[in-house]
Amino acid sequence: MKLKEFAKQLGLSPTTVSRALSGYPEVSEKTRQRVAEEAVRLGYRPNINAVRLVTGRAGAIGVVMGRSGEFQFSEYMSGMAERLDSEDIDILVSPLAEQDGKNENQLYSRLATSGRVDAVIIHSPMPNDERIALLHRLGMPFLVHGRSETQVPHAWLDIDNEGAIRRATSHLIDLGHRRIAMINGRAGLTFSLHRDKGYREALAQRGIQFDPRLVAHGHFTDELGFRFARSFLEQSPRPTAFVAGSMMTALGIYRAVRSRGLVVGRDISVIAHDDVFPYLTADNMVPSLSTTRSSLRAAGARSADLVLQLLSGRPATEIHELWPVELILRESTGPVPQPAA
Amino acid sequence: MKLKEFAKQLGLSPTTVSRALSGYPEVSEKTRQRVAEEAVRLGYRPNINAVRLVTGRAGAIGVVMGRSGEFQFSEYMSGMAERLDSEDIDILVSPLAEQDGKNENQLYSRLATSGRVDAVIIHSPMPNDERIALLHRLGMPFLVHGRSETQVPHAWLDIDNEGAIRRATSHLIDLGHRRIAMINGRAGLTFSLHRDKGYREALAQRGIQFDPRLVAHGHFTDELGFRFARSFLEQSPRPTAFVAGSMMTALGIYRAVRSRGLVVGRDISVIAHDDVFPYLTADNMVPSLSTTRSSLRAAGARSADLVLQLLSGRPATEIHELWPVELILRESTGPVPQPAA
DNA sequence: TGCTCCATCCAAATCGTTTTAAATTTTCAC
DNA sequence: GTGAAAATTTAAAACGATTTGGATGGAGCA
Repeated sequence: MKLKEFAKQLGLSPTTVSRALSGYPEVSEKTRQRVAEEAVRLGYRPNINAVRLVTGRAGAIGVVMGRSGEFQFSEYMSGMAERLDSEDIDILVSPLAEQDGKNENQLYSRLATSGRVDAVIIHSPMPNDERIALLHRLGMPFLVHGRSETQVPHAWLDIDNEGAIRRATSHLIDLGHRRIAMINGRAGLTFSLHRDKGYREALAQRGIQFDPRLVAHGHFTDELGFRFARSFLEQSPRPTAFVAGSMMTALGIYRAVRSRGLVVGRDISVIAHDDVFPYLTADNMVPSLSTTRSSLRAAGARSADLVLQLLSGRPATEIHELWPVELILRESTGPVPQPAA
Repeated sequence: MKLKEFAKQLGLSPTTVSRALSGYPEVSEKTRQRVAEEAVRLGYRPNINAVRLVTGRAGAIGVVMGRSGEFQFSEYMSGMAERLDSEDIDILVSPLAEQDGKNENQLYSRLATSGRVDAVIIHSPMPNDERIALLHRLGMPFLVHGRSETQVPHAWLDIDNEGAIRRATSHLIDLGHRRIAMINGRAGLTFSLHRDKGYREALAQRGIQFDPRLVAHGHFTDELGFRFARSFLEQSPRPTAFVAGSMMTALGIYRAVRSRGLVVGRDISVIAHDDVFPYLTADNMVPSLSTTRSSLRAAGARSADLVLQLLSGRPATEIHELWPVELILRESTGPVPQPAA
């Protein structure tokens, strides 16, 4: 069913019908109503590609999906979908086929110049991220999920990683812990740096010497969590508490602690960051896990919203949003154990 | 830069240029070469939306992304991307915003009738899957990743879940195990049923009584693996071996086994299915994990390929592909321990 | 040279919308 | 009842490609 045919059935011109459906003010409310109803009844829907051609809009937002598996895209994208549901906008994903950094730039480049998307979302940025410079240069609107320190102006949405980890660490210090290990995300990423900073600040505030042997960086996996925790626990004196970058990492830490015959929450305290997944909840862990919490899903929804604002003309330099992070105490944190008398 | 302008610069007509770029035979090789080179040099790229309008093709494949997190979309999609890289085809994801089943049908419906995609891929099908009937009715080409028992003709790519689990279970029986627990995927999904079948067949072949108390169904998470394993291990006599549906589940099982003071590979044998993720490898687990292995990434690549075949006219009824699954023995499987003398 | 036949190349129609600029109808004060 | 202003509606021109049906020019042959 084409517009022309549909309009004829209604006894109107294509123009009026098009306007009615797009909600323009030039068409009377009565007509608008009628057109809307008939469209549903007769099943008329504008050909999306014709619309795209004539308006010059792609009607899609691009997301490049890394392979590391550390970032839970499904959760974030569900959030985006929630917001985009009412709009007529798609999510286009470009999975990174290879790890190669140059390929990645090429991928962004192609995405930006292909006309397939109206905007792009960048994840896991670095302080000086090439992608930001690239997209800016190409004039493609984009939102950074996270932050960067580049001079290039960019819209961003980030959570307060620094504050979250500072508070978590401070809390552990309050509980009497002095040797606090930190298993952070991949080195070089902005959020890892922010977390490092929060950690060090908390230590510094209380006059505790920073010990680089207590900090590790890497992917957010159970496996790495286990390995790092395992090796930290072999130190003497060993750490009495862990700050972890993710729920996966925490699982690995739990495993490592148990494998040493120790008990989480009594011998070893653990706080991890929780992105809130439906299938892995801090409350259900044994013992339940103290967390710094911020919903990735909510971030996805808000990201979509901000991108829409960006597309409707709000300047990127105005779009900066920093979300506070909750600290939720559960069973995995407790006072530092007294050394065997 | 538009086609018209580009053609003028070359001193050719738009027709010839278009044909040259699309590789039609009516244009001489020399001209084709020249056009291709100049296109790169001058940066001419056909407007994708104009192409879409005039050809009627959307140039995209739709994937509906569930929220369960059990299915590793990034890995599968990377595979797809690998194959689609050379084609000019996008991947459109529609994350499921809610869990509601009716909403899901609506989502597929909208996707199919919106003209945004040329084909759809269905994941985690059930034996009698509504989505298959729906897409068939709507005349939207689709590939099922997995299988269904519906009469509706459909193209599919699946791995031999039944055979894989049958072999895994048989192997455990060969090692002397008699009480073998099975932690399977969500109840009702075809692949879970196939795995159940393989498990029961293996038992039946050796005259071992099937015990429903040794089988559990659920999402592929560490957490559920832990819980199920934990409760199985409380039985008396307890199982001496586990067959698990995923690597995550296996992690949970390892945890549960350790928490009972038992040792994987000696007291308890474990075999799990491995979809081959870059960040969680069976070899790196401690002890290394015996697996039934099939690369999800490869499945993604092949899926894309099959969809392209479907789109170029190959009948869906011809596209049925069943992949064998490797059984790889590592340290987590061993002979059944002798009962304490 | 004249003719046919290929290999190339081209003009114009088409895809299904949105939108500009203009025409028509309605409303309302006098 | 008239005329101007306001409210509706419309015809036709984009948008930027692909593709149909012809046109053109040169090679091959007598």
